[in-house]
Amino acid sequence: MSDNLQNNIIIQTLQAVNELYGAVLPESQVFLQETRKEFDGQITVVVFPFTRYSKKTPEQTGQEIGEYLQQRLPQISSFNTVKGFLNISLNDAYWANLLYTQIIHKAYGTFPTNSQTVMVEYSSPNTNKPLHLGHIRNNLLGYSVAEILKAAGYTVIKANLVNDRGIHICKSMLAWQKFGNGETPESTGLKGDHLVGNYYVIFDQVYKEEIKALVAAGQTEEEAKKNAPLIKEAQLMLQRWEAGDHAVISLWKTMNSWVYAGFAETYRNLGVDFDQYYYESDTYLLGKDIIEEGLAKGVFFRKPDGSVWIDLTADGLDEKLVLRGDGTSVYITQDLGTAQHKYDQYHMDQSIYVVGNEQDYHFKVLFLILEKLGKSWAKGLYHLSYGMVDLPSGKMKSREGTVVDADDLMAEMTETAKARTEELGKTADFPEEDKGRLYHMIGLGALKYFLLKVEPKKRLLFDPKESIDFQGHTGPFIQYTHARIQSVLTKASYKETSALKQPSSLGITEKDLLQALSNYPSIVKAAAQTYSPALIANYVFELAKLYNKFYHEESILKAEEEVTKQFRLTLSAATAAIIAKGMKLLGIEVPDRM
RNA sequence: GCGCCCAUAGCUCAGCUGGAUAGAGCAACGGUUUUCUAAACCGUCGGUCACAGGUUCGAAUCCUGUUGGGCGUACCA
Repeated sequence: MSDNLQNNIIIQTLQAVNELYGAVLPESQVFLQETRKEFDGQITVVVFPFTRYSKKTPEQTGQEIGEYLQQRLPQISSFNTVKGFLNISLNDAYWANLLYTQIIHKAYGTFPTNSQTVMVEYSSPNTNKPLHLGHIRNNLLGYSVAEILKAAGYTVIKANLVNDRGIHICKSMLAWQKFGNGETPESTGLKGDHLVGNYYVIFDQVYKEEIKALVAAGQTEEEAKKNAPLIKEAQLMLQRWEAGDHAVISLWKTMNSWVYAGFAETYRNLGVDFDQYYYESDTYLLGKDIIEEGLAKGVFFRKPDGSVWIDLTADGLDEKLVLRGDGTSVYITQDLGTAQHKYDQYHMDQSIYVVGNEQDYHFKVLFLILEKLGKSWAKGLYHLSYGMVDLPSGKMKSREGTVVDADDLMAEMTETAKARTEELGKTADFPEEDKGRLYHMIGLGALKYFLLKVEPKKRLLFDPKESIDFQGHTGPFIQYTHARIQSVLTKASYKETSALKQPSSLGITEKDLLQALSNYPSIVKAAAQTYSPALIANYVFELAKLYNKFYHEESILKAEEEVTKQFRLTLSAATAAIIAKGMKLLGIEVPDRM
């Protein structure tokens, strides 16, 4: 339903309550909802709140308000009252008109610019290992939220803060140096990020053996972890890196370049991109001036050993270290500095961090500190926290090799899509080059939809033994619906310029479909407000389901009348367009044939 | 210990600011194709919304407590 009519119903209902029962109520007292399927009508006014003023039964009250509304709103064709629910039916002309004047437009569901800028930081990988399923969830969420915000009228900057330095990076470097025998992506044929990741695993294996040996020699586990030669060597390498040692820097650059080439391929396959890269090797020293600022403002305090802290106990949190005793940064020091840096650069109204829920506490502290420092922009910061992706066996751990690799998974999904499609004989007449594209589209559609249909904050269970579905509540189901519509439109040689006339009557499913289409803009708005791709995902599924029902019930090409046929074609085209738009917000492409 | 998050059908999930008899998909069972793509459609089966109180005309939804699970609580990131 259009916002316009919705507002009218609310206003008229309030007037009715005023004129009939002498009560002046705020708009918040009028509750509109979609009429449930088992009753006649499309829109329902909940009349319970008015009965205390009407001093009549809910049925009588509904009846009186219904009559009042019908007299004043020509779009209302009829109404009925069940218990305290006033169910309103809107006439066919209203729905057809809505389709022709609004839904069909290209910009439908895309809001004009609100002149606000928002940064969405996502992905933020470590450069010591390849991406896994957890990262896929992060990337898809970030990309999708960015697209949704664009549709809602924001100017969006997609940012990627690459974690390219630190002890974990040195671990891969050291292991390669010691055990790599000069291996390169070229010499091994391995993707760069996988090659480097292998050495991260090797480091951990050797390190563990050393620990075991030291423990056998009488050291405690804790001592052994500190004293193992390999970890000491890695720490030394980090110091040399920080000192700008040529050999270390050169190795670091080489290995990182391998990883970046690998990531670029993964990102391309996944269909995500970025407007702004930040590298931790550039930003890790930021934040020290903020420490000074905080000390000067009395927000921070220094302990006798020189370390700097903030006391957040009054806010129900702890005392938090913000600078080490030796003057070096901790994680939050960098994040404070980077936040300021980003703001200085873009002056954005909002900044969203797509990061797993294991860091909930960190971001709570980070935002609170910036607020206490008096940063006006701190209120625009938001941690889009999402649940971990777990396997039936528990957490994924890179070092132990219990991860679902991103590249492998995408390849498997594409392969499954291919097998499934060929089994159904759908692509027998496809040109060879189109097949590959289609299989990739469907495979990734299944994967992306699977991950995005779940509310971000909920944790996700992925069972590699149970392959992701292609039927039912899935991406391919929605893609199929789109292809089906395109097929009909092609057969009818449908042109958008077809004369738009009022059909003699509309079926219930047609009206349901129109109502669903009419909800799209408010879904986009809600998804933007709550940063929830899941809202879009579930909406598009409902829409596709409704369309399939309609497709089954009514013949389009063989409609009784030409006007009806044109109307149904227009309705179909509009549905296809919304499906495509909605899926695009999820980063999922839809095919014209499948 | 303290803090945050989660709990809805056998499984995976929806359920908007409280509103009608809690909905989908999968799985199981049955039906639909000489007609626009059967990756579809229709039907059957399946729920004490973790538990106990409270607020309300009305609670899966809000509040409190309990239980179960996850995460965090580092001079790691």
